[in-house]
Amino acid sequence: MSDERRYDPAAVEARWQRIWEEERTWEVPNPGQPGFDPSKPKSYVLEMLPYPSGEPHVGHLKNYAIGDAVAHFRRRNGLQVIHPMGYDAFGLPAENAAIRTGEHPRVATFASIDEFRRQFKQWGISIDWSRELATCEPEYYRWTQWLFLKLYERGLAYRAEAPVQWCPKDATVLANEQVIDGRCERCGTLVEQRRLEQWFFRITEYADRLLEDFDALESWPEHVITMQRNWIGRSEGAEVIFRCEELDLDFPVFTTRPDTLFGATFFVLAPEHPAVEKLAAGTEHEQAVRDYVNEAGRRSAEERGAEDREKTGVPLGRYVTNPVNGERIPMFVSDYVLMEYGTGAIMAVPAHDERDFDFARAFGLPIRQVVRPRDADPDSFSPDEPFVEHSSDEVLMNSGEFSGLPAPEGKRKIIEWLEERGLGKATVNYRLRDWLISRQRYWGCPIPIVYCDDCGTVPVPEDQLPVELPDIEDYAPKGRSPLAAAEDWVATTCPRCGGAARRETDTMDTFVDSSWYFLRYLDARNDERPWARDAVDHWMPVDLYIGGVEHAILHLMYARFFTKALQDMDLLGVPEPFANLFTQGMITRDGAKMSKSKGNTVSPREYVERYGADTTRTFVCFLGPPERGGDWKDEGVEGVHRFLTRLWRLGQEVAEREAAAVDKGALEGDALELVRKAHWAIDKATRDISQSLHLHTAIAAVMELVNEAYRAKDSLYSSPEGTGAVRFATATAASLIYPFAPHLACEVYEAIEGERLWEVPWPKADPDLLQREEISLVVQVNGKRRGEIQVPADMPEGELLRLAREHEGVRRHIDGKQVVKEIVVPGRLVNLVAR
RNA sequence: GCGGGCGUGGUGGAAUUGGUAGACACGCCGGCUUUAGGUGCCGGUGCUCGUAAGAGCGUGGGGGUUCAAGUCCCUCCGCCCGCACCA
Repeated sequence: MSDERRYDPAAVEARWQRIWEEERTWEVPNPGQPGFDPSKPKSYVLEMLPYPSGEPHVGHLKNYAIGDAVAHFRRRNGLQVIHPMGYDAFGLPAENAAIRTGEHPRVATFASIDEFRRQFKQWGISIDWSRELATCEPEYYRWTQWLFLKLYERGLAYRAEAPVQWCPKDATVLANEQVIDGRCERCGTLVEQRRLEQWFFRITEYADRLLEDFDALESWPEHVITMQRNWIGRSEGAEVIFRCEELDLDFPVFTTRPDTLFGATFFVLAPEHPAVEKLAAGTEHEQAVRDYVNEAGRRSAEERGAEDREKTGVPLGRYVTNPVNGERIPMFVSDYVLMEYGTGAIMAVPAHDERDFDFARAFGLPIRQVVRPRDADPDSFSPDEPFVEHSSDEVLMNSGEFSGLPAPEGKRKIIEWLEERGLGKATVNYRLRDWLISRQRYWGCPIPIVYCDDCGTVPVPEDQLPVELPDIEDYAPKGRSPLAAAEDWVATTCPRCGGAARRETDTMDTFVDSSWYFLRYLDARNDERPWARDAVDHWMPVDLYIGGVEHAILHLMYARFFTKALQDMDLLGVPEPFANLFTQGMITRDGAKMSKSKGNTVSPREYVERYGADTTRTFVCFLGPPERGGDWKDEGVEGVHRFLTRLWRLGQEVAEREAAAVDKGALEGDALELVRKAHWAIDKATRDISQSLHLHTAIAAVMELVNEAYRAKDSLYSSPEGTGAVRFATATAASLIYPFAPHLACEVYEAIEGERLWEVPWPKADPDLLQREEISLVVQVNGKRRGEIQVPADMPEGELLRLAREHEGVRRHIDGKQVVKEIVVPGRLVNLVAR
């Protein structure tokens, strides 16, 4: 084959990319703008925005290849698709590099952004670049600050002193969500507890709605919903007040088991509980308590929660009164009680709680059964393990007037009893904490707040936004924000009284930046408002959101919270940002996770340069079901490249041959079979892409079509009708592979049909050609396959059975036996049961 | 410990939801093309026995339901991911 006809991905891809760029093919107008077509239904296809660091990796490639396939598919199915791109550009990696090199984080960040953009364009991803944004640009973070002020106005942003998690390596506080097993989510360093005054977003106010609105989602992976549910950790129960008479102190506790109140035999406080010192003061246990609390403070969360750890603790020498029976029960301090959950104190019911049971065992405390199975004997029911069942099959015992009640009813009645006497009430408790957004770091969005000696905490007025991040000399954190050193910037005037004031020097968690970017895309150049309401009303919600599972809790929950808060402010009309979520699996190499330290990373750039973007993109989609991972193998890339090259050659061949138009009534033989195969592939690819996003089987269908065309082409080329069939098969294959390999597809299709594929509607399978006149039917005897018969598709059952019995392989197995049952599965098989 | 997912050839993975297990691809084997290597094209490739026709076995193990099970039920084993003293 001559050189000019050889498949040259670099040339083909450059050609189409230039056309798309020059013609701004993927830009879509907003309602009211020129060219907007109100007749087309919209579709918002979005992939999680990248953090630009160095250059894109295979995870990015997979993410955007999947999203782009969907975007292309939907466009050609008549939808108006918005498919934007941006950069999550504030963050620690750039800042840490700045500390080492002294170069402004902006420089490295924008260098990375340029590289990401360059490669995305080289991949041929169909992005509306007119909506591009970077969260570190003042034009963007101005509105992040504006949204902060809106939350502040509503009381959803507040400043409070609280025990917080401090990462000593990154020298900043972290949100609860960013601490995993007591370690910093980013760098793995053990976190420390500190008491600091910090800014929080009141996400807990939305806990119930974050749970309820899962119903409003069309399709989210069940496990992501479960993870968020667990994270929010809603539990219903009661707050019960235990009183320490000696010191005149009330100790509320949270319990999900008010039905077991009569079984409380002791009481435990967390070591961090503020009353511990006071309680122990002056008792014989004072020193022991102090030692225990100090030791607990030194222990990491990881150690504390270690599995199978023996329960430890010390008595306080004080007593509280159980409100339901007036019993005085002893108080203890133990680190199995967590200050962060509930009230930091618990009533201990060893008979019905695993942990309390262990503690009672270790300290020789009484264990009293108060719940038993309905039919168990009250006098002899004493299991040697905690009995934790509490359905209506269980009843209360040893519980005064409540004895004999079914557990759920007992629960209700005891709460009522407490409420009547002001000793407790029904409550709901959550594991979710408010979102701590302050960060003592430089490369983030400044918090638009000023502190004035006279006026206190004053929000920066909207017309003074953005509060721009100043340039500084030294980025190194020193336990306070590096911004604190920028004296000229910190010193300001109070917007309220005009007096001297100081700026807030912390910056926001970068998750704030990414909690609303999907809204800014919709009106990215608006310099009067964060977005115009009609633009957002038209495009929202995101119809398909694609990204990694690692964001199942953090980003996705924060973005949901923002959306709900914005809806409440009437800035937005939808309760949920992402109607459908697709989480892609991670790509491994030779079975192992890719990591820089192992040196087994794949650089998409190398493959794009060697095989072309089309091959590389198609390969990542062909790896396997996209929700699962996939293993990168160089041989696999070559396989896909071979396939695309075959399609290319087929295109060259049919383009230069004379072909007759396909007339489905006149087709026969191989030509008919090939055209049928094409329609089969249309049907299969369409279903796979639109229903299950099983892109790998859609690609496999196109491969089958191309293989079939290759097998048949040499004989078909002998007539114009046959050539027409090959030509149709080739054009169809190009059309179907377009979402994955758009450049090659366009080139091949143009050569054959003279049209631009993105302007050609997605093909429709002809139902007549999906039906076959003759089918092969499996014949079984006793469920074992004994042969196959070719029969007309509409052959009646009796005839089928007759043919089946005549089949030689069948006869061999039924001779001398009696057929006792005959099963015909239309279009599939015949099974004869012989005895 | 709790919750979720998964287990199919040498490998990645298919299987229209109870109806031909192994599509497609990699790898491997053979043939053709080529001066040769590579490329390309065609064919073969689950395992066992058999020259073959064919037969038996086969979807982590065991048991069950069914004319029929990768698919449904019970049970056991293994791997992965979340959560993990949350009262």
